[in-house]
Amino acid sequence: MKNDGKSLGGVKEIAKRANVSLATVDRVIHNRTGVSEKTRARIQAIIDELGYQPNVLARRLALTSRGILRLVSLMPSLSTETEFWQAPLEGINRAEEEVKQYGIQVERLFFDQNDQRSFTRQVARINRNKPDGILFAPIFQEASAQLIQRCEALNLPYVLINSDMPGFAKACYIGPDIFHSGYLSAQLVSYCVQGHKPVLIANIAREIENNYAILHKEDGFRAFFSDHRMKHELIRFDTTQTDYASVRRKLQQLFRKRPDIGAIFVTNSRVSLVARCLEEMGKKQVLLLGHDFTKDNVACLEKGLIDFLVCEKPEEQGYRGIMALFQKLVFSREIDKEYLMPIDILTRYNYRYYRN
Amino acid sequence: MKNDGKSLGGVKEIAKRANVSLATVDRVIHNRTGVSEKTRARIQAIIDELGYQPNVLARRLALTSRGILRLVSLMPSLSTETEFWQAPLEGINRAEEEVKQYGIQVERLFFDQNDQRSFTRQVARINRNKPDGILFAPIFQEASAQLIQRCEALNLPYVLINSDMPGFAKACYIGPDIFHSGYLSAQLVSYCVQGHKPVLIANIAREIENNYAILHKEDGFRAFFSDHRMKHELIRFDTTQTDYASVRRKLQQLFRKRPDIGAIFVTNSRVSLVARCLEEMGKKQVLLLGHDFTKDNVACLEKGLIDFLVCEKPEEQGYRGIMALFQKLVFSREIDKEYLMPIDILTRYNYRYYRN
DNA sequence: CCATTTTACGGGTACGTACCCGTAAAATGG
DNA sequence: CCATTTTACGGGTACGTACCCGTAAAATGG
Repeated sequence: MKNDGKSLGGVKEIAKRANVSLATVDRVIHNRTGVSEKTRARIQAIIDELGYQPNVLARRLALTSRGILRLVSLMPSLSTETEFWQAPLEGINRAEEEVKQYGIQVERLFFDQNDQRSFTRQVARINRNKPDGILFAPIFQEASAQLIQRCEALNLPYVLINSDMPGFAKACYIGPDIFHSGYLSAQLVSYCVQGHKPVLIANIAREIENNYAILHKEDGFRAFFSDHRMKHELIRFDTTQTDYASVRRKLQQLFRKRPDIGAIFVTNSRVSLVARCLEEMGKKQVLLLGHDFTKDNVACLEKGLIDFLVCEKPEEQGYRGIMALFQKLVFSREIDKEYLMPIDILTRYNYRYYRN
Repeated sequence: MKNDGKSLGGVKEIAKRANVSLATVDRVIHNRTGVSEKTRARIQAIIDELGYQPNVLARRLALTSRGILRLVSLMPSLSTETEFWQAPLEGINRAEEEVKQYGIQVERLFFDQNDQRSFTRQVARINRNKPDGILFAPIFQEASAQLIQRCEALNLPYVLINSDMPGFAKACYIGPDIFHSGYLSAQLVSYCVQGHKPVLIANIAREIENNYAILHKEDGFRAFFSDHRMKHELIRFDTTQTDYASVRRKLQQLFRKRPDIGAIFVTNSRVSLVARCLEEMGKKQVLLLGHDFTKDNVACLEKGLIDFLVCEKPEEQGYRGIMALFQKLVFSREIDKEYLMPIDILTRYNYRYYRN
């Protein structure tokens, strides 16, 4: 069962072999001054020979006395309309639970997705608070660019989640390859839609024209159809009125003109709105797919009103974002420039095993 | 940046408030004897009040002096034919990498998937070695049942991965819901196959009749078709000769009789064999789906010869299995009776983001 | 009522690392 | 050549927990 006290050869072992104190070994390990070149070489040789790896546990424990590190997260506030953001928040909660033992705190800040000024206000607050690391969702491009530049200037680690910033190669991004997410949705449509019926691309959001995530996803979707020389007509359906009544009215109008639509791709999480419309309109045979594992969407998937949901683990995005900052700050482990999430396909029969 | 030494209130704080020594607090925390009821209650009240959570770091660190814990993994040996098992092994490697700091070792044992005696030989070896925990793949039912019973008798923690054991509710299982994995594949076929063409269920394995995973998956697949009153004819195709030449010969025979087959579902990872056959036979329009993220399969997916791969994160199964044993042994955290893996759908356009 | 056992605690050390604070010995300055 | 600075190290303590080994005080036995 137990191994008799075979000392695993930590700093102590090195010190004994080199005939020096722990402190001297410590100086060598941390490249601190105060060791003669001769001694340093001797100790380094022993370190290499033993293949010494510092004990993570002990290191963290010793560091807890150093003080508390403060992280900040900045993402859209939750509402019934934007339930999606619940998931990243839960990921952040889970991560904080794991790292709070090590003296890490996370302050959660929120902004209104439809109000750029609320975002900049929170950024100003961050500038005052001076945290040790930042995780944020770059919904507003210009303001996000400024925040990134500020982080760079202050040498403050930061992570983007959910959507990246085109033209910011330096930024660390955790989230999907948005273009190929759209591309994949198109593939599913091409497999499942009968004949050459027209396909609807539905953008349902308060802000569309400046919405990089939506536009880029649509690009990917269209790219599949042109790359594969598909003959389906692609119809764009935009609405900036995101209440159910408006969506339904507009959709009914469209279906009167184009009753032959074979599939609808909703470019964000508002797909359950469309599902309800189709149900009321008795158009259940239309293939419907969209994004995100929200409660409403899953209910529609379960009922068979939605055929496919494409998801990119938003909970894990939040979790990984915080963990990356933690690793960076505590262990100086560089953050990956890009961590692309899997693009998961959910149907009525596998969603129950999914972990968002 | 730093928080001035606000002591987080560990055992020391409790001891101070209760006016006892650390040792007494320790006795209360570990439900050890040697504390009067009065003192115990007083200390417990303080523990509750402070919401004391033991510091994981310090706990593990203190426990390293206890000695080394030995885990054993038992799974099929790797071969070009069973590349699948590479993934769980990598998961085990990754887990060991994480826990070896805490004095955990994993001994990896292998058996021949086609030879039950090789399995029992390894079990005998385990019985001699007396490890502290076991992770294994219950390929052979009777022998696995015996191993489970032995573990129960010795009160030895164990975890099954990849496929569960029908009738062993007590066993801790990490892997897919095999029945619904088959069910989901059927759903994909129903979406994608044109008209009412017949569908082939291909079992390609040395041993089929006693292969619970294959049979149960087939059950799930068939269940979808009968639950949804699908009109497709389901044709079963079994071959216990798993070399390419045999598979091809048999498949050609079948296609001569039934040239109208619209889809093929391969119930295990041998789907790339079928892909090659279809390619040579010029039957690229047949929908092909199967299991597992092996190199050959992914290459065929990339080329468009395979339409869908259904995967259940075997790497993560190995990883989680070891971590569960670790948590159980070091922190007495009970192992979940059942941890069902997600059932992931991979196509040509999302596989590159997948983490097996 | 005294000897022995049991109860109920305290002291101390260890796990492996980080870092503060000393201080001889060597180097430097005038 | 002596005073001061720098170099090169050692001693010690802390992080929070686990557990071994003591020992007064209380309980028990005859």
